[in-house]
Amino acid sequence: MAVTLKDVAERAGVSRSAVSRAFTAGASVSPKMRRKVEKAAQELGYSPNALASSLTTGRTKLIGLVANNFHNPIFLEIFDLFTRGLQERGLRPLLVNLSEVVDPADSVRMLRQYSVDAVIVASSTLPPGFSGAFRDAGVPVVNAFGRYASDPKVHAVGVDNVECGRLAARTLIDRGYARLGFLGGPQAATSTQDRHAGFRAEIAAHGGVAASYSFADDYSFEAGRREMLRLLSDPPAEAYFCGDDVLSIGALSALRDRGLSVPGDVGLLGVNDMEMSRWENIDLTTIHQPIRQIVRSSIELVAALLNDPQRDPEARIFPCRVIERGTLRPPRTG
Amino acid sequence: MAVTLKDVAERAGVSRSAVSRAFTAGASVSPKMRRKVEKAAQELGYSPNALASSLTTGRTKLIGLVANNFHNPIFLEIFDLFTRGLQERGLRPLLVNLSEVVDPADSVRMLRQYSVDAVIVASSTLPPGFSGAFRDAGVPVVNAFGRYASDPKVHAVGVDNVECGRLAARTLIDRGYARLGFLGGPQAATSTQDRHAGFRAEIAAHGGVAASYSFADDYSFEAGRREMLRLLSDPPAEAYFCGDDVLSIGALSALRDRGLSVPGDVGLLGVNDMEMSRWENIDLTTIHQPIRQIVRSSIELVAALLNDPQRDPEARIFPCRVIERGTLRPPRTG
DNA sequence: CGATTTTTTGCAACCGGTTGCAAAACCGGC
DNA sequence: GCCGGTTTTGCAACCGGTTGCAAAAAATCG
Repeated sequence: MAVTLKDVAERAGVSRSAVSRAFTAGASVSPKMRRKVEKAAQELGYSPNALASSLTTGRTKLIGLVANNFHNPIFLEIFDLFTRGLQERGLRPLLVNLSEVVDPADSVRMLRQYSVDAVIVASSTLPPGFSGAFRDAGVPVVNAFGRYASDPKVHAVGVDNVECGRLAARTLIDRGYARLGFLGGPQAATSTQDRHAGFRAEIAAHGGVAASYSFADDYSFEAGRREMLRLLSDPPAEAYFCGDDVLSIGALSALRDRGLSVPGDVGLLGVNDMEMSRWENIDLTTIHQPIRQIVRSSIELVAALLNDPQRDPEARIFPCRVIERGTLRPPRTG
Repeated sequence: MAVTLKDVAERAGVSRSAVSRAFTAGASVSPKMRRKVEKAAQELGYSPNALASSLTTGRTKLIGLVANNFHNPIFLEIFDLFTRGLQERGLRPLLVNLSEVVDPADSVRMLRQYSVDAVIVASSTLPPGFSGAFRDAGVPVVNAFGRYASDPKVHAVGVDNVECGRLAARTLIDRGYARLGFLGGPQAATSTQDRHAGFRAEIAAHGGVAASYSFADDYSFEAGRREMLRLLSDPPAEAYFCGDDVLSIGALSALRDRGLSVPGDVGLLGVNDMEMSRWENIDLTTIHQPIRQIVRSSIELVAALLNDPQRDPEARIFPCRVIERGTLRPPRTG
């Protein structure tokens, strides 16, 4: 069925190596030969078998894309950016969903069996050791959106979540809130832990500001709503920093249900700046992560690793910034 | 670096074929030999190269997953279901994002180069010829969420969108609305076209009901909002059937901004039953597509095609149903 | 025009596995 | 212990490409 190199060679009356070279950029082939081969290939509808060639070249151009968060809409955008970016460079994303898998060894084995050239772990919740497992197996790996300095042996691209937590606290304090709430995502997530640490540290650095801490079960509307309703059984804080925009929106719905006005009675600050936060009926003040840059940079780094797998691990950290919208009172001027 | 069959064979003091067979289920190997090989493999950390074996077996277990909608959150759920379902069967999704690519030939060539065993085209908007291109290239293909009878030569799994349009019209009529609006998705999408046709047909079958038709530029909050605002410059219809939940939510925001109550002044009916529609501040009445079943069935069909690529094309159609929530007045009893 | 250098081509081995076939090992029975 | 039948094993060819090397062809030059 499938047309092979040999078929083309026979048809063109040349050797198999000639055909191979005609399809390899920069190989030593005369223009005449190339034309002859291309003609035969055209006629037979030949296209080279990338997998067979990978056997000798040791390159598959397959990139493992490992993720575990298929519920947060922000990841759809992330997938979009990753798949397009990889495609543009002729790389193919092999998607691994580890929503329920726990053992990194399984994914490592699987991706090694398929000889991926590199792996991108795109997750803000996976434990740090996960990316390390790939590195230990000799697979180049870039950890995107993860904890950046947890393991200096793994390339990391993302934001500094400790700094993000600080920024959140500073933002609330700047606006004159004195009793703050931290409504984090799942406690097991590294992003939650880091933001928590940063938030705490910043509060400690300021006098006269108090904070209470709680955590939602996962990054979802229901979890945010549930947690906020629970919090409302006591007098609420003046403003909450939520682990994520989806949580914020859940919290917002709870507050409105209870007849509290936002930002009049309670302020809300999210993270991610997802599309939805811009919607008129939500209009969420939130911390933007430069997703496009993070993805672009991750891809560039992966591409660089293909040429130089031994490259020293680096952390590429991008700054977060606050997007002003309507769920916090304005900053104090001056 | 990488441990190969040969290394294991030498270590275990057996032939390469013996090692190969030890790793092949159902091959002719004595238990003693298998133990010996497994021990050596274990010690060396060997795992077989799936790509090399695909050369002789002709099977890669790679499945092309082709999609073009990376903006509709419903697709994140679809990706989640597909990737997990495929993984459970030992199949690997090779993701292709054709958000901007137009020519099917490109994707066909690319996926053939990687010798995918089959392709799943998951899209409700791609032109019917797209899946056909894979079939013509001899690649087994399942068209999920697409138009089902457009090309009887391609396997299709999804809903009957014409019937879905009818159901929408019937639902609105049953609730006593007489001046209906159809606020469709992009006109180029097959799903829009089919629902439009069904909606029209059902209206025609009922006396005393009028309808107006318009289309949003894409499936997005902004497009829905914009289109609804435009519609509101004239007196609106009594109830709108929107192409999608996201469009509905955009429309809802426009209606509320204009001080119109839903469902008091205007009714809204969406499609997809996405998670967001359940949120308390949205509470959208919508038409549910059985996504889980569609994905499960698509995967089963793909698996069946692997064993029998010549299998006759079939269409697997699942029924839609209305999810009662708060954006339509209740059905007339009796 | 012939000698020398450079480019192009084909041969053959190899990448990491699988598999048909025949030889070797094992089995039970006499 | 030998025989016939069944398993198990190894050999060698093959899957569809790539590539080092040497021979052939083309280009350069005096």
